[in-house]
Amino acid sequence: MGTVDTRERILAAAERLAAEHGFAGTSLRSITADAGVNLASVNYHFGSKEGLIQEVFGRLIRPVNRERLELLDALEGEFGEKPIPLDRILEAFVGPAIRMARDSKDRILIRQLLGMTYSEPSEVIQKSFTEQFREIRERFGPAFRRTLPDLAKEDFFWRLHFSIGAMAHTLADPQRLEAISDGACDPYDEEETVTQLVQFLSAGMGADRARSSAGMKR
Amino acid sequence: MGTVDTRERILAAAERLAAEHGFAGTSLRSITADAGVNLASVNYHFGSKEGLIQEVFGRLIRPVNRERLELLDALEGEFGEKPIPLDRILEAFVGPAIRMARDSKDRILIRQLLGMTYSEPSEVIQKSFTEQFREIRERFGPAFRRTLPDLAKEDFFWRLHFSIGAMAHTLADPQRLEAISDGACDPYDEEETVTQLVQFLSAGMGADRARSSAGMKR
DNA sequence: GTCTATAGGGGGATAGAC
DNA sequence: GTCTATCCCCCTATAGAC
Repeated sequence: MGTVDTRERILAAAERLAAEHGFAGTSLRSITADAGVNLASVNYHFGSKEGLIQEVFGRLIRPVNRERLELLDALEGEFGEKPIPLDRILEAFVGPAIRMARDSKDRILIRQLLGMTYSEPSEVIQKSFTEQFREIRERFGPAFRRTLPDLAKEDFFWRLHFSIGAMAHTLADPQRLEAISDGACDPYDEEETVTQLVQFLSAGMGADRARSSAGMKR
Repeated sequence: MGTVDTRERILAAAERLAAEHGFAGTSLRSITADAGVNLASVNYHFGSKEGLIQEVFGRLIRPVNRERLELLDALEGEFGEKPIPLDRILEAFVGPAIRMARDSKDRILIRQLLGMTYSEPSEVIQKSFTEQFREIRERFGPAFRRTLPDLAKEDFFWRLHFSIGAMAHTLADPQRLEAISDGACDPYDEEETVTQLVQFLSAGMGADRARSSAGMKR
């Protein structure tokens, strides 16, 4: 058993177990037992438990963000100076995250793990996320602003935040959709998920500010 | 120091610490030290760590859900047989959660804690949540359906799920909004949060299904 | 690179005195 | 109801043989 193999086995086991129990609830012992490797190998390969966590999340997020940027590149090539339609930008943003684990046998757990990104309490890990998303922010921000030029800056950020929440919750907690819909919705159908999400977020991001003032109190 | 006082002190300390580090990352020892009470008192009052967790979450959720139902009662009184405007129902649903901790000195942490509800991995705890939300589901579901009679059942549940995600993320991770907006948005302003959320969710819940088909591929 | 063994520190829970 | 003391388990990290 070579070193690369051991590394991979640790990462795969950590993904699965952390998706189920969270990272604080997952011990290195349970990870190495599940992976069939030695306890000490984690510290050899990743330095510490936190180093392992960072690599687990990084390995999930990097390809997703790479695909987001590729899709945005393609859209910018297609539309040139013209604004990109809202639903197309949103598709490029949420699609890669939802489709991410499509071909993995652990795809459900891995989606949950990606969703947990957004509620991980460790500060070190949170800082590394912020860094990983810097380029996404710098590229998608202006694209959105070109498509929604009349939207106030604050309104835009509120809506982006809500969009991230809807996406993250869909990744992290598919069971809840199954439960509230009594099985009528299939949260593990990636294409249906993307279609529904893009539809919902397009309407929310593009909402007319005046429209809802009728029902506001205070 | 009477027993009620000890119970309260434990619950208050548990709220604060769990909001920061998650429950798996918070030991009973740290809770009792912070509360200035004896370690054994947790088992006396709550039976186990899990019993304590259930009570912490229950104490947060119960008044929020009670207020939701009261607001819905008032709306049903106001509108009778007529459908309630979408933004008014949404206000009754998200408002109590966002305003919940308005008057507490730990309001920021407590909001985060309520948001964590949605990513708590323990099955026992998740089951107790499902139970706590049964009545909410049974009352708000039909109200929504009267307001949105033409929306397919599946579409409705997808959108409700996205709405819950947007709300939960806003509760759980206010810092992220501050960060992505470079401080332009104030996630601790409860009224602004409710206004923005209701605006966004109204548009999303009420989206015209045909509208976004223009940009769909595959 | 991989292992065993262990250091060294919490962890949750409980028995039993007060 | 509250405390001390303690049981017994699991934790991460590392030293050092191979």
